Amino acid sequence: MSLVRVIGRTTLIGRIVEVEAYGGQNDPASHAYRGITPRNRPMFGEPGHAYIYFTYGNHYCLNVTTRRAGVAGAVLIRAIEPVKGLNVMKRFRPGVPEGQLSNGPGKLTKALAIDRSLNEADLTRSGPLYIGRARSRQLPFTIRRSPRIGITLGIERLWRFYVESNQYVSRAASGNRRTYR
DNA sequence: TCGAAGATTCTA
DNA sequence: AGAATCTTCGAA
Repeated sequence: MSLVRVIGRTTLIGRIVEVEAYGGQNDPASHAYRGITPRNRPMFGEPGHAYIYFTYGNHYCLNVTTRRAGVAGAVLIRAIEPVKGLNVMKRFRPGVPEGQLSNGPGKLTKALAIDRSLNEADLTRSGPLYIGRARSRQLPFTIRRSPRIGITLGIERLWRFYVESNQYVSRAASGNRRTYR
């Protein structure tokens, strides 16, 4: 799947190569673990919408809500492989080598100029930010899974999924594999 | 109201 | 390995 960012006449596209799943009160690593708060409210909303939060005083992270309204669930987009608009992404990430443009959740939001203004945006339809099927046919690839990164609880769950050997995955790890086409 | 922790990134 | 940086939320 592709993440598409439209800014005026400019369209930026990235192939999603790494994600993590987050649940609700059954998932101690989730923002929604202790119930609804002002920040995590989008996680309890309609599926297919953006949940964007600000963290560590510097970075925005983008999630897609996944469960029906009233049930918390989201997928964190952790990395994308730039497909279109590379030059613009570089402008948003001055001085950064190409391979590190979008290989992390905070990096990709900066490369695509994503911030709180897009919180709760509908990602299922054309707009400033949405997710679509890849335009061109993909070669077969292998998805691996591993524990989620940067959390202290819930590490026993293999809820991180990433494209094997892709340069833009934030970091490698071992896990089971399954091939998709 | 206060303070500790945080789904990170960058530098040394 | 440690700093930067500031919002968020639970506890008091």
